[in-house]
Amino acid sequence: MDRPATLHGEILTRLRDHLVEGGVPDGARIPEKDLCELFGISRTPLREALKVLAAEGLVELLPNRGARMKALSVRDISELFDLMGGLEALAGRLACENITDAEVSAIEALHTEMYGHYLRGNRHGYFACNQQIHEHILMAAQNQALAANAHAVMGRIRRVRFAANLDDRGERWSAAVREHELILDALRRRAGAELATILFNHLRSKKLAVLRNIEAGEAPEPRQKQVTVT
Amino acid sequence: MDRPATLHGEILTRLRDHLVEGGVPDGARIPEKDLCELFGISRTPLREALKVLAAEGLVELLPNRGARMKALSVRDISELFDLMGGLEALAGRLACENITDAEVSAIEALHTEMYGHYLRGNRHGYFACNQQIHEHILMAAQNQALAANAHAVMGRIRRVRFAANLDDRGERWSAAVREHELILDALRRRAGAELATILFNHLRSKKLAVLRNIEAGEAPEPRQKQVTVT
DNA sequence: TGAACGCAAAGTGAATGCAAAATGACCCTT
DNA sequence: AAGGGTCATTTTGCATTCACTTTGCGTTCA
Repeated sequence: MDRPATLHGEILTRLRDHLVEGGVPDGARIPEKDLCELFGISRTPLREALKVLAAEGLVELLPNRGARMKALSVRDISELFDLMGGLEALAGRLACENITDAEVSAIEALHTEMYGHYLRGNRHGYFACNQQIHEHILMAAQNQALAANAHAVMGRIRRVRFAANLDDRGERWSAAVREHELILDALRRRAGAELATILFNHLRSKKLAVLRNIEAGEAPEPRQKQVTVT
Repeated sequence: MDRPATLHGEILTRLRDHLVEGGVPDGARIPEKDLCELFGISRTPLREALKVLAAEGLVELLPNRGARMKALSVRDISELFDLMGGLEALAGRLACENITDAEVSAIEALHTEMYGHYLRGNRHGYFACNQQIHEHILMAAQNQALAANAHAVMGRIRRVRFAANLDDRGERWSAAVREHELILDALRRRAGAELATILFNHLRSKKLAVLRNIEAGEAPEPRQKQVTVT
């Protein structure tokens, strides 16, 4: 939330954003020297930030061979989506214990707005509303440890998810809208256990859609294009 | 799993163990100089390890004021137990999809052994079997990302859990045995959603027991005893 | 001609040095 | 005597430096 006044703390945030936003292609080497020049700092705070990002699973740190952008295998993606499903399931379960009627109404409003975007085919608006709904549920769970964990996992799959959603076709869209209606229904009834299962299956559906897109569209070898110049 | 041949990697593991095993009391300052002498290294790799441990939530890193052992508030403990419950629930859900009959049998055997320890009043053996059962379910889930996450959360609450279990009375013990029977039953039937709820509630029970012990036994101010000499 | 050896350059891992901030003690003022 | 302020010491943050590993290329020998 509040970034410390230390250099390595600021670098950690900036570097994480830089990597998540797609500044480096999958599996590419990340020379310390380049990043030092990019941020205008010495290697010490940069290396500290890299260690943390490696612990978060965003980069891979091979001994004496430096940092590489963690290339997610199909297996990794599958695991991360299931993990995210478990965390969202937990968020839903806890939300049912704590959420107020006003917060449920806020989510209902978001759902309505999202449905409008769906009808108008506004992909960006739909995606933003979708994310906000899940964020609201996460907040309603009133659990900082869970929120931090969920955000960390989300960061690891964001680039994959973003790429997959762009290729997504309509049939998955309509299914997602139906699933969201189930979510809202369970939330209104404060049916925690039920909502947990719905949310897990919701992420399971997303996972399957993403995996289909990957196996269909992307070649087995990691493609090298879209190398943004730093 | 495999520790790298690097110094900071080894220090990270050793320092984490040192902290988790209770080498430092809650809220105490952790001067870098002392740790350097303890491990016989310079400050650079030590600081890198500290950054990672701060990201894991084990220590607190205040700018220009060094590292402190993270003192868990009652709220923190509550949140972490719920988070652990969500992760175990996910593990159970996934385990039901993947587990073999042989693995179920192995867990049944552990449960039987644990029941024996319960009857004989062998606290240590009971605790070990209990942990092994949950570890088996976690393995059966076949999800490395989940396992790593669960172990990280477990590390954060281990000291609290250990201290609380020592003060635990019999009535909670017998309840735990009954809950384990429910877990096994759901696992045999591969009832994933049901098992998830059971496991979440199982951790919820543990949480409540721990919180009762804390509010009953421990004074509002953090007690300073049990300072192990390094 | 191809493969193996060796050397040089680059990059990483860890230690040291230096500046700034914080802690604590002592002194001064009231 | 109590409170506040100043200075010295300690500790942290970051840069720099040194040492070792890896790697790419050229040479040599089969």
